[in-house]
Amino acid sequence: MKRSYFFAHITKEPPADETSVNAQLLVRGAFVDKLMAGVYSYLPLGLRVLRKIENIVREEMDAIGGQEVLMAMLHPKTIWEQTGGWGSIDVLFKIQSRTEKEYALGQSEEEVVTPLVLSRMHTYKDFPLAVYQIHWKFRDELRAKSGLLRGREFLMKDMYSFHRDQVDFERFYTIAKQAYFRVYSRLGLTAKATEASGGSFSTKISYEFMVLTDAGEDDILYCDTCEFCVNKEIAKEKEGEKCTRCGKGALHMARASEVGNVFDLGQKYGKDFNLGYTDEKGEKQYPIMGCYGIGISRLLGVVVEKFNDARGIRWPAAIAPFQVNLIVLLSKDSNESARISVAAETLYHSLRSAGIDVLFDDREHISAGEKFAEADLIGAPWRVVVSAKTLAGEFAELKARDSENAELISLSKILNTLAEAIKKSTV
RNA sequence: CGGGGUGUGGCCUAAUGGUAAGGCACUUGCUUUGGGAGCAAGGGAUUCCGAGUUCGAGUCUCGGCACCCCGACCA
Repeated sequence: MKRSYFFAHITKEPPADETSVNAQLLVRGAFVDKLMAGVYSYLPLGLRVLRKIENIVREEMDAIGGQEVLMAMLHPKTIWEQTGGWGSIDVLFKIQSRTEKEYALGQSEEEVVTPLVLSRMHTYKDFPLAVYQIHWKFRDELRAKSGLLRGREFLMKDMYSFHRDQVDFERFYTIAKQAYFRVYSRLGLTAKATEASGGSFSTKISYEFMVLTDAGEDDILYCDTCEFCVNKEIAKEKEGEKCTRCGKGALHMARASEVGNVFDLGQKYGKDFNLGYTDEKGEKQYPIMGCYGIGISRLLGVVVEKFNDARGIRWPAAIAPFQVNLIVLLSKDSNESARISVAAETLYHSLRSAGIDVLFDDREHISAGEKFAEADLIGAPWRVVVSAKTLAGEFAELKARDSENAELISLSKILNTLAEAIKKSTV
């Protein structure tokens, strides 16, 4: 993508009405635009990142047998009455049409997926099954906050699994948990599976996937030796105590952001809709259901909270909007400028042909300083400069966003060097 | 929903109750090209909305709305 054409207006000043790091950087860098509190539009830069996160989640869900669907966001009141959610879930967005008919906006979609799946699943032979979608969710939060971390409209992956019994649910939960850890790891994040309450609809325990960050809004207690981790709101243990699970480690308190969760739904939804299946004995049974969420847009915010410095964002290569920011610096001499321009264009096209996402800052009359500052803000993992200085030795300059040092690489080798660096960092 | 704070060109800010100012951005011309360039000229505002006090309100009062923060809440 050529910067001269690209729809991105980067500003020098952070917006006065955003205080969270993720919102300041994402708005300044023209990744998102705030429409109102907790509701953001995605500009080309932000959408690129969102799609990359989405695709990583999609790959991992597909890998464990999840089947992607896309369900309605606008729901009839009736299905929410059937499960009791209409009267009990206060974050449910309710809307009324001009004919005074009432609807709800999806905030989680058990009410849609249960009839959708179970009306087609009549025999035990059809189980197990897992379907998922990546779609917008709406929650009537009393207080939206922290940029993308708590919105009223947000992108979420929600998967629903259907099992004949508890044992099979536990089996799938273990697999899903591993997939979740792979997702977070590919995003450069470390998550902890945290025991938490099941929420209002379930008395069972749930698992929240927490990434440690001060920008989060949960307090968790975790063991420094084993995997034990529990949300403070249900914790019976206290900070500094010995871990009761492994008996060796000590418990620490930390701030964290919930970037995923898993709920054991039991038989509630099958029973609410009176939809079940026939077992081997010819008897009607209700399936055990599981629900697995990952907040895609929240993850985008969390990644920015984790990876930034005074100059801007430092995207992990796997989800960077562009892997390479190619900058051309022209000179006062027009013949020389033409030569520099051709060299930069040539490099741009060869990077693109190699399948590398590259933002080419081809703008004339923009100072080197401004181009560098913008590159640092946007946060592509690699910056390549082509200028009179580098061309004197048939070089291009390569600098990693994380590094203070740049190195000169010959033009004939820069493509391979970059391709290898990208490959290494996006495994 | 309780408490606190803030609303001024596109963005960031300034302005004892007395002609709404500056920087960034934008337009034009010239100059400039390795860390947010320089000079000159120019365009751009019902100071969030409504009422009140006053000779006069960006400024004071009341009501509303919006946004941010703390808390509560959070399938």
